[in-house]
Amino acid sequence: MGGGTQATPDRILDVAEAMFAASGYRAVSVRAITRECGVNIAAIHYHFGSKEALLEQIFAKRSAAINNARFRLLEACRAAPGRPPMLEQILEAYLRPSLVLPNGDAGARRFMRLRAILAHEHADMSKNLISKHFNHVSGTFLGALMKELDHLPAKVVYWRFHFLLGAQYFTLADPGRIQILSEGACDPSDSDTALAELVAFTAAGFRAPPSPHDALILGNVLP
Amino acid sequence: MGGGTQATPDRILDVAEAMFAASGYRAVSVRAITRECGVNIAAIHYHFGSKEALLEQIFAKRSAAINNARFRLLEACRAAPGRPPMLEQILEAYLRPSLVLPNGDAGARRFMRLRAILAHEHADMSKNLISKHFNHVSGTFLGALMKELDHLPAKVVYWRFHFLLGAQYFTLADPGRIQILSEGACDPSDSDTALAELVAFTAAGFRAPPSPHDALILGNVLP
DNA sequence: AAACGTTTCAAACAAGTGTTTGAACAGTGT
DNA sequence: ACACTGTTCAAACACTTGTTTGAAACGTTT
Repeated sequence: MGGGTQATPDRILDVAEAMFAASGYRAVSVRAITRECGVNIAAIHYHFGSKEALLEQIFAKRSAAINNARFRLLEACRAAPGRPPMLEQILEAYLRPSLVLPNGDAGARRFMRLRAILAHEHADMSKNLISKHFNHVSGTFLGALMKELDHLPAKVVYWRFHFLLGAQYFTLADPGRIQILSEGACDPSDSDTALAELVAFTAAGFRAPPSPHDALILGNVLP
Repeated sequence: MGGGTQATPDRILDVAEAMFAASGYRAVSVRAITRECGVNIAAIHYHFGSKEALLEQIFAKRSAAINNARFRLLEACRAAPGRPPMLEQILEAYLRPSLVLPNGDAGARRFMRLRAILAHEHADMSKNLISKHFNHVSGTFLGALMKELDHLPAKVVYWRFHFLLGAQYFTLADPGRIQILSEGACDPSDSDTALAELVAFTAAGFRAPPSPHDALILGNVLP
């Protein structure tokens, strides 16, 4: 990996991932990708078979690396159980590999942004891809969280993990909303700050006592 | 509003909103919309001018209703300050109009899902639309939150509002992830539960003490 | 040098995109 | 009856989409 020249298929994978992450899957045509690579239009179909197969290759290549890092960090948590607080450790183990660039490579972050965009843009296609590549790691971390929060009903933990995913995706996709609202004070591409803030926020959210339905009070105000 | 027949432009607005919310903006063609409406292809350009202008009309029509409801609910909070806890009241005032169907109309929820999808699919276009229609209400609620959390640095409140937006969008867009992970136990289209869980989670997140950067501990574990 | 499988290329394919056009239609007021 | 308005329609516009094709160029091996 790194600089220099790379074989045509690898270069296509790289360029396509970058363009998909920047503009979405539908918006980027095979012509735009091959033009950017300086290769012929037919190259994508020769090397990968189709535009969709190219996307699947990107998923296969990236998700393994990210999930391996997550498992390694989760092991590191268990190796030092005395280091408080465990909930924050688990959350950081899950979030860090997707948010912070490994080895200065922008790859993982870029891919996770692509994943976030695809989840919204192409729901049916991405549902299969994400299930295939992320069900295992998500299930493992859900188990770890439930063990740590065994006083909570499983349903509540699922909901809170769902909110965690939403906050993570929104940070990775970075639609620019927080920059506008904070007038530039906050920037999701500041990975270290984003990670620290997200861990603190979600840890507190997971620790919240389970709320009964009738805790909502404004329901009868609207006409 | 309601059942029965409606004028052609209104019907186009309605059908287009539903189709955009279901599949995204790019994926739905003007031909598909007009076919679904049973009108001629030229109808969209005659009544609205362009496909993009149609989208803007949808935004203009919906955002006013949602934001009015939010302001009304925020006023209701202030009218009864003794009713604890105020933070949950503010959050519910912000979230309820987007999550729970008003008057049994699926409209607001559908539109907010469209907004969530558009934010990811068509970042540049939606940034302007969302700024135009939602900066005011977001700013007002940010102010209310900061007043309630005046012990926190403004930056931290911005970050946490950003996470709130992410969790909200993810719930509205409903990419199906939580159903898979929870094996059907949780469903974002169960609005009341989603609202109650989201308010409880984010309220706890906002109440978290500000975390120093060095609270992260796993940074040196990765190779 | 000849033959090989692999890779690249320009060109075309069929289908779909947003948009425009000019004629036909409806309804109302004079 | 006519003219004037707002609306609908089939057809075409110029363009882009993903994909396929068959010939040319390549580097190896025999």
